[in-house]
Amino acid sequence: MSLPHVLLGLLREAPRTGYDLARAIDREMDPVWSAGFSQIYPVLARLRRKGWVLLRVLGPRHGPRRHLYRTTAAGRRELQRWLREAPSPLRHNDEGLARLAFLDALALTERRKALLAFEASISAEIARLRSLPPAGSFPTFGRRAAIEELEALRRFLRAGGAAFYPAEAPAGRRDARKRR
Amino acid sequence: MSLPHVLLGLLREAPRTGYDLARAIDREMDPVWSAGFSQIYPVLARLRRKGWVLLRVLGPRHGPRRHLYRTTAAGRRELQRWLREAPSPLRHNDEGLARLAFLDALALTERRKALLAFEASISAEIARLRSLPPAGSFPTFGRRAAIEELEALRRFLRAGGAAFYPAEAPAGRRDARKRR
DNA sequence: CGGGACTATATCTATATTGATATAGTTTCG
DNA sequence: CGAAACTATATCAATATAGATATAGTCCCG
Repeated sequence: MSLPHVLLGLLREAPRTGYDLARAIDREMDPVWSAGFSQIYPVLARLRRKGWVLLRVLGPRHGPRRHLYRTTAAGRRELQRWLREAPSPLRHNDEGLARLAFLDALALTERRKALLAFEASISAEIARLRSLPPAGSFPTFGRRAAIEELEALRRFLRAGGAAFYPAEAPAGRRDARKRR
Repeated sequence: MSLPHVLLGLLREAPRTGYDLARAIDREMDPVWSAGFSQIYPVLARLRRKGWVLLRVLGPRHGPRRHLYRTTAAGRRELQRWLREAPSPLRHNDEGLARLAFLDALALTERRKALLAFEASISAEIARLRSLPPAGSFPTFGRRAAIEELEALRRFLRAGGAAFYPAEAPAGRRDARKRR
């Protein structure tokens, strides 16, 4: 969808090779974007045809020949146009949330176990993201936003979960002392 | 990815036609999942080959001939297997968050405007989701989770945004009286 | 010097997803 | 009655994404 713009963004400061870009996506864009070589190389060719990046071939100084890409003025303009653009619907299918919608197909015990497992996987992801080496301040801004979303989801599962699946205690019984 | 399981989930209570399923995804799964006919029909055929659903052709009682699908016992088992399954990484590319990561390519005024527009689009989406007619209690559970995520993102943009782009007031100046 | 890790480009397949189009009968409203 | 909206199945093309594979040179460690 907008991999072209992500590449333009990563190239905004310094020229990079395709391999470098793949690594940068892995390291700097971590939860926000991911893409493999098979997507990156064709997109770079497209960016070139559009005149948004320039390619310089480096002789095999060390390693195989390298293709170094840098943005053009038109490329930088395009990046800004994209950033200013009205944000579109931006919804995507979410397998985790879809599971929640059908959880009544499980018996109570199983349902409870599934919710706990979901919660645990979210916690693991949050911990992983927190332990990541910091990227630039703006990429980190995006990453933090993603963490906030995950934390909200975890809170919801913990609090709201109880309302949807009567756990050990039967529904309707409110015991104020039992708040652990 | 898991459209097959979403369809099994929607068929868990009552048999439906392909058209019906498309409508149900639109109405009941709203922010959590979306899919068009071109995905649904082939997947239904696949589910049939796997023995997870049965097809009954209804004569053109009213309208064209209808294909009514219902789950088999194997289909219900498969749905439960999926629900119990260890939740996988479940990350997807997020164009909105990606924009945040490159916001430094805009001048301060533009940057501020872009953040406000992003926030506004999130508010609009929250309002839309809140105004949706209620689905079953579990589908609503999934939808609520999605709303919680959006609200967390909005809070983050409002609070955290200020830290990243010094607005009118220079950074570092904390004025306790100005809390609206 | 050999093996393993790393840098690098590139292609192939499969699947997922979106959006458009074709066809056709039914219902509803004016 | 005619037009528009709705129910319904189905295919096509384009794009997006994931994952595997091929090739090949360099660097570093023991």
